[in-house]
Amino acid sequence: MTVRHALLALLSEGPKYGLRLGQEFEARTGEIWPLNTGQVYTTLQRLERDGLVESDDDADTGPKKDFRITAAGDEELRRWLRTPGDNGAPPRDELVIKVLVATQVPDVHVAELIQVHRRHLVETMRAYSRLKEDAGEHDVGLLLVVDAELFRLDAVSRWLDTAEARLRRRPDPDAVATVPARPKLRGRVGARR
Amino acid sequence: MTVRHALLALLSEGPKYGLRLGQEFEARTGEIWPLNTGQVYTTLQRLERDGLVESDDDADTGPKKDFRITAAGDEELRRWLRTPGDNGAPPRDELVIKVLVATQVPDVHVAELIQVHRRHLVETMRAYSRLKEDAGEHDVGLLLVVDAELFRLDAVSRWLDTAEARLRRRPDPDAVATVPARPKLRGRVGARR
DNA sequence: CGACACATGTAACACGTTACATGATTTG
DNA sequence: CAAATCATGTAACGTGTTACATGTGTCG
Repeated sequence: MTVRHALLALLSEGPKYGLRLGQEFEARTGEIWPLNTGQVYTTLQRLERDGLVESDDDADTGPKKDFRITAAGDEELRRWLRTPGDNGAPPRDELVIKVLVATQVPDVHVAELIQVHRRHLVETMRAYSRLKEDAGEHDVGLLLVVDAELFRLDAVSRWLDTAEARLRRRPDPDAVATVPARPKLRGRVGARR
Repeated sequence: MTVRHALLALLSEGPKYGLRLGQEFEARTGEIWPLNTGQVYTTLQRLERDGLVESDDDADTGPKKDFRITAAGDEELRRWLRTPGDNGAPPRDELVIKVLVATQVPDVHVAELIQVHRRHLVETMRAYSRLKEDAGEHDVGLLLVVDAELFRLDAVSRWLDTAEARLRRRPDPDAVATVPARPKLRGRVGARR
């Protein structure tokens, strides 16, 4: 629901039309998170359907059709801003999955695999660092987004280290032949409903 | 494409049926990343359509319909394992977006917002730490997934610090409307085209 | 038998991406 | 005017979620 609410936020500054919203979104994130135009329109449709946004229906079709945020939309926006994301159902991380399942795939050496991915992480981080230097201090959006990426990649990199250590100590984790009876963690971590 | 390839990986150990795949996936991730059963079947259908997986079509419908990985599937699996994720188009981070857009929303104080989210992060990390202690050393999958979450949340937390610092030094370039008597740094947001 | 779990699906939706189609406005 | 660009959409697809429908086996 990130794009949805981001559009609401941009509209809270004043009425704007579709393309403009896309451009401002990308400008705000330093052009690092592109947003395809098509999604802007479909999202605006859903927002209008849900009453969080409105437009002048009388002037049916025209270029630069402005959308306004409604009272309900403003309320929803502020609720979203102060509500922490649901960290109890974290998104599946692709690299973590890769390492986890790789331990069971025949003829795959996890150590080499980790090497490859770590190398790529380092390269990517260098690229972002260069980007940051070139940008300078003036573009706050870009600085913040690049920082976020750098922190994230650093975390992944350090995770790879601990994963390697753990797997070295226990190369063959419990081969789950028959599904073990382990109590399901029914109480999600930090669920905030 | 994470689930898709994870299923391939599980099938590379030998033929299995739908429900079993779901259970093993969850067991492998320490029950922290749930996988709804429906998706297993639809994903298997697409895998079969793409020739990465096959089943006994003659025995049409029966309980425990086994799927096998094909040669093409095995190739695809190994390609996926050694290919780093595309870090050039990183996923949009919800919290980063929140902070970025919040700087422009009227009557929203970013500092307070950051406070709230940091508090929630700390709580979540404590919950995961407790979970880790309770689990002990035996469940490698759970340990690895929880570690990944802890590293990730720590990175987010540290990003919040730097974001706060940056925004303190350069408060809202545009939203100066309500604040009287501050020079407008009309540097315009982003615009790197 | 009837209840219950196991097992396989389908329907409807949200969100995201890519690609394409169509008007409207500007400008050379 | 013609071409480029601005602006609004739609189509098709992949992935993920929730909820429901249906069949099949086992066990008291």
